Amino acid sequence: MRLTTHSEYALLALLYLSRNAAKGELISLSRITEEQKLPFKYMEHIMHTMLRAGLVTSSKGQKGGYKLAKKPGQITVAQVIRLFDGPLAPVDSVSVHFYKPTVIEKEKKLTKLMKEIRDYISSKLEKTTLKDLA
Amino acid sequence: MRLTTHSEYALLALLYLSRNAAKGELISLSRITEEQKLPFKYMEHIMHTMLRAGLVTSSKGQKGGYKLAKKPGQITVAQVIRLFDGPLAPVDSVSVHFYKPTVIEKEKKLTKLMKEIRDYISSKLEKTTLKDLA
DNA sequence: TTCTTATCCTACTAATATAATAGGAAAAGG
DNA sequence: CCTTTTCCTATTATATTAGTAGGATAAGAA
Repeated sequence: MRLTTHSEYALLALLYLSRNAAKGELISLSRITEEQKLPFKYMEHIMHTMLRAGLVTSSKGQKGGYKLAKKPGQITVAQVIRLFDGPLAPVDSVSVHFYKPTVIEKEKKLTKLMKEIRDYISSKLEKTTLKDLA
Repeated sequence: MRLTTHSEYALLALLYLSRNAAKGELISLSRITEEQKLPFKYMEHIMHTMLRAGLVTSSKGQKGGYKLAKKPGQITVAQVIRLFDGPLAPVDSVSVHFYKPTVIEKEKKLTKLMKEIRDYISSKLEKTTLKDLA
């Protein structure tokens, strides 16, 4: 697993929403990007991806913006990273959600090592929610 | 950490050398690539990188080839992966050997989570040697 | 000494991923 | 109906990944 700016920016935006969501209030993207100093146009894509994935909901127009689609305790770091950066596993051949064959598969002990790493990462990221981080 | 074919191929080659090195005998790259079905010309680069890094030694000409520069128990998986794919850490801002600032650094709990993952991966890969895998 | 076999080393290429920006359509509120 | 905001498509620049091509160089065999 290697994080790109997609996941990093997404997590920052989600944490901002988690903290500043006074009961269902919508927060505009410009507010998020100004306070966190993130590129607005780039963030539009990221928010859109999270919208389609059901992590946030949105409304257009004045007073429009975004809010979390679920409680912070129900959104895991794993969901976010899988959405933007794909597999948590170090190689595709040991990935549960994104399996693809690779050359190291015939090396049983090396594969086992990679699976142990995959298991550690996914259990850690699946049990950590926005609530834990905010 | 995400493995590319560089690290995967390198590890396969090193394991082949570990297994088939009858006391200091050199093994040609064509033998390695034929038996493991790896692209020869691509592997030349990989072997060259390992040569410069001191993981293998070589000799040219007939009867030439490669062999491990150290005992299998002294070459760790971490060395190989860092050489080809850089940081073991999931983000550069928590990397010990390849630190670079990133936007998530201000999020203390998220950073701590990433450091825990980094620590697990590096301790695992640093204590695993070719001897353990062969 | 010359031929063969291997590594050594530089250059090049094609495809994909990453990190954005540009510009306008659509909807909601004032 | 005007403004603000999301929605959505297209485009771009750079870097990374996964190779191939071709020749120089060294070592051993003939």
